[in-house]
Amino acid sequence: MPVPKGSTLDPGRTRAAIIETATPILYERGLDGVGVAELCAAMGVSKETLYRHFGSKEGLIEAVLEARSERVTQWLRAAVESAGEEPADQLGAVFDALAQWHGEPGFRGCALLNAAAQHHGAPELDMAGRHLERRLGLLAEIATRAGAADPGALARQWLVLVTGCTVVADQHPGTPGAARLAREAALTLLAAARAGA
Amino acid sequence: MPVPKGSTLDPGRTRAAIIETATPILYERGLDGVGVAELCAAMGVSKETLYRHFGSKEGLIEAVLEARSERVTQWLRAAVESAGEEPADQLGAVFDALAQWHGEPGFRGCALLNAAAQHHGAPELDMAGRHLERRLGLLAEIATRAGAADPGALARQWLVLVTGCTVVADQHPGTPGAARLAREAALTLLAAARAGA
DNA sequence: CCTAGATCGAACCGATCGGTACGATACCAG
DNA sequence: CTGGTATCGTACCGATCGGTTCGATCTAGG
Repeated sequence: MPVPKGSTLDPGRTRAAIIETATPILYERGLDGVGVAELCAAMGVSKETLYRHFGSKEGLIEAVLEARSERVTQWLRAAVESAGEEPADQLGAVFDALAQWHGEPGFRGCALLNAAAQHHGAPELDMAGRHLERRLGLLAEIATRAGAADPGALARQWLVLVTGCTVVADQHPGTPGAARLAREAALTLLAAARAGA
Repeated sequence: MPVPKGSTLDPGRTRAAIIETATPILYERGLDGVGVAELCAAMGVSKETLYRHFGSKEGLIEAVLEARSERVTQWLRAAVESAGEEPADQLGAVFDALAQWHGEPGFRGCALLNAAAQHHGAPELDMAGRHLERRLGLLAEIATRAGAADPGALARQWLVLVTGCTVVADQHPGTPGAARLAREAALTLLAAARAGA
């Protein structure tokens, strides 16, 4: 059986399946750590199919990162929304979600930030920037709801904590509870901003 | 003149010169972004010489990263020591130094953390871990001198801020003053820790 | 039934990769 | 003067890279 997959049946279906399969491989091995041939073999797809869908390895990478950013952003937002109305609870929920993520077996840091560190060119850097911008938007909403005097500045401080604890959780074994520590720090900053306002 | 360089005169001299020249290239282009041949050409050294000194590209990378970690650690420590006795001033000096670094033209994030994001294997990951451990030691000294109830936890929160603001400064153009914001956050945490103690 | 398109596996491309080998040259220690 | 060593430039190695092409195979739509 030379062609076991459904062929013409999936216009965007194949594309989504490729992205889904390629995502963990590129994440675990690094963008330059795995070749196109191996990628194709792993997802049971020929090179020709891959190149018609994505044009190049870079195209695949961009699609993978875009999907990843979208997915994790929605996931974080869901965590916030299920934390009630109190801004402090919502903020805590962000770092609780991060802590859970950091504890997962295959955790290797943020895929977007790692990608930008690997290919420090325009596409990956822009994508990481947009990713952080989305994160900042979520945090700014919380800061605004909390009535901070300068919600933008507070949200950016939280962004630094979110980013930093993810990197530390990945690269510094000596700090096991990075997200938990960052959570306390974020709440302290929130309390200080409220007291100052 | 086929051999213009001093030959037997430099046992560790050549090694140091190679490291010094290779450092900015590997930093700017990424570990996988430049080949051994190009590296050798850039520093006017033959491949044979490079491989006798470092054994492999990985060996060169490790030597470069080790030297870099040592250098930046000493630089940060010097900044702290020239900031007087007051812990708050020393803490501020750390982030002032970071802000200056982030503003330099070729800034591309922390070389150690970038390397660990690229080659997520044992050597680079361990090196990044030791690098963060050195940073943590410096911060813990300050936290201890400040009389914090839990100096280790406070220092780790500062470590998250230091790491986070460096990544954000590199990858998020929407947060220009990341180090300055992190500095304010760190001082707020210090004040809160003192008030709580 | 038949055409158009999607897919497959595999062969193939030039380029580059990390790493080695070689002969020649220059220096230093004895 | 001589022998050991460090370096040079270059050629070379096998492997892998990203990317293209091709004929065979299958399926959906007309």
